[in-house]
Parts: sequence; structure tokens; C-alpha cells
Amino acid sequence: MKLSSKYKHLFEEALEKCSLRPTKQREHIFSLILQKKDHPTADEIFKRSRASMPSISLATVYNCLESLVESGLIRQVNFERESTRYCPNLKPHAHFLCKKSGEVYDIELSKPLLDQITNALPSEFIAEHIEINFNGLKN
Amino acid sequence: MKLSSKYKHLFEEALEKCSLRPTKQREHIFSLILQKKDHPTADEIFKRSRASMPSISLATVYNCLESLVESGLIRQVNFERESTRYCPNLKPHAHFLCKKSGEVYDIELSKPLLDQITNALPSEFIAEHIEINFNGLKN
DNA sequence: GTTTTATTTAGAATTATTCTAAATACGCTT
DNA sequence: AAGCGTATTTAGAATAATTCTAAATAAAAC
Repeated sequence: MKLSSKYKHLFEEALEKCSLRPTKQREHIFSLILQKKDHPTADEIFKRSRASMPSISLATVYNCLESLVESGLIRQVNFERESTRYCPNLKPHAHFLCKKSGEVYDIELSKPLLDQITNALPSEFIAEHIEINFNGLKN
Repeated sequence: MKLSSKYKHLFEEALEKCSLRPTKQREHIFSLILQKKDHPTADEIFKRSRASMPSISLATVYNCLESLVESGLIRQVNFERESTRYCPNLKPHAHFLCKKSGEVYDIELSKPLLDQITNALPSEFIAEHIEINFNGLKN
């Protein structure tokens, strides 16, 4: 579970910008999320982490995920009342949750479409963040 | 807390379609949500309900809200990890959560724009539901 | 009206997440 | 490299929102 030097730099700089320290645990969790490009919950990440870092605690997993989100290295995905999931894809995109399999898929959105969506907001609204979530069935 | 005859019909038919019974509690909660067109949480609805129906329980509020959502009379709105909110506006629209005031606003979306968003899905995805949530600041 | 079935109710249980306070690690200064 | 201040980790307790359970009640069908 080590970051390639490319991601190592990204990792250190992103944390630096938020005055957060590049700890073993944060790196470990970041590398786990990058490795398997799915949308794990905190608890899944906790379980995966323990394989290679048995001493890590669940609270640390939550703390690290929070730091990684804050520094922009990963993003959160929320579906209804389910556990928060985490996503390493930083390109703007939407998510699709398949009701049958429970799996989450990234849905690419073109820049012009995203701009159109943001422009649907009346001018008194300043958006910091958009979340677009579909759910249904995938064949 | 009574429904106008127009809504009373809507209410009864919508529940009927799902083989759900039009109970006092369901009607009461539906009327409360229609009355004050905001985006209350289950707990807020519970508090409001007790003013005119002191015997209602929180579990019933949850049950009724579930039935009303199921029958399509109201919809759910989820922002990050916050409590689920409920919305009486059934026209397709997005939501905006103001970070400062905590208030939620309906954002109208044109039909063509919504179609474009749905069309962004590759054909193997069959969407049942889209949720579009902004957050940021409102002046 | 009686029976069947759905709903309500209060309280307990569950789940995801956050908090707390002590122990440890980081990174800077010397 | 030793010491120091601050950030982070840790385990476990605490919290918040929601769901579950089982008995009591209400609605609909007969």
C-alpha cells in the first residue's frame, strides 16, 4: 500500500494546503481508495485497512476520510440514508446507484451540461457544490 | 388541519393505488406539509403534529411519511448526512441548501434540461429517480 | 356486527457517525 | 539528534436519526 511518486506529491501538496500532516494512516487510506476504484463506505475502508494496518481504528478512518475530503483528494457520495461512500474520481461527474446490485457507477457529465445546470440557479444563489445522483437499474 | 376537497381526493386516490389506507394520521401529516411549504424533517413534523394531534407518536410520523412518499404525495430530500427532509412540491426540481441559514430552496429545472441530464446516462442505465442538490450561499 | 388485515403506539434496538481524553507521532527549533 | 508544541491517533463512550417489535387500535371486507 504505497503511493506512486506522482500521487505522493499530489497527496502531500493537497494536505499541505490545508495545513494537514501527511500521516501514514492518511496515506494508507488514500492509497486503498485509489487502488480499487469503487465507492466504499467508511466501514469497508476500515476493514480493508486492517489487512495491511491492523492497528488502525475506525475513528481514524473517519478522521482520515474527513481530511482527504477537505483537501480535495477524494469526494463524498451520499445516497438517501445509506452510509456515506467515498470516491477517488475528481473529474466532475454524477453517480448512479443500482437498486439490484447495490453498486455505484460514475456517470460522466460534459462541461457544457454542467454549466447549464449551474446556470439554472437564479443569481442570488452561489453554489459551492452540486451533487447529482441517479438511482434505478443497470443491465 | 383538514385537506381541501381537491387534495382530499388526490390523497385518497394516491394511497388507494398503493393499497394504503387513508388514516387520520396520514391525512394530518400530509396537510401539515402542504400548509407550510417548507422542507421539514421528521422531527419537525412530529413537533408540529403534536400541536393539533397530541397523541401521535414519532414512529407514526416516520411511518406516515414513508407511506406518503411511497404513494407519491410528497418527496424526500437528502442533504449529506443531515436528517431527511420532506417536500410537497411534486414538479421536478432541484434543491439548494444555504450553508448559512440552513434553509432549503426549490430550484426549478426546465423540462429540456432535465431530459438532457437523463440522456447523459448510457443506455444500460434505467433511471427511476434523480436527485440534484446544490449547496452554497444565498443572498 | 364480526372478522380480517393494516396501522398506530411506546419503547427498545440499531446504525452510522461523532466526541472525549489520553497516548503517540510529526515537524520544527536548537 | 533531543526537546517542544501541536496535530493526530486511538478505544471506547456518546449521540442522532431511524427502524424494529409486539401489543393495542382502527379501517375495510364480509
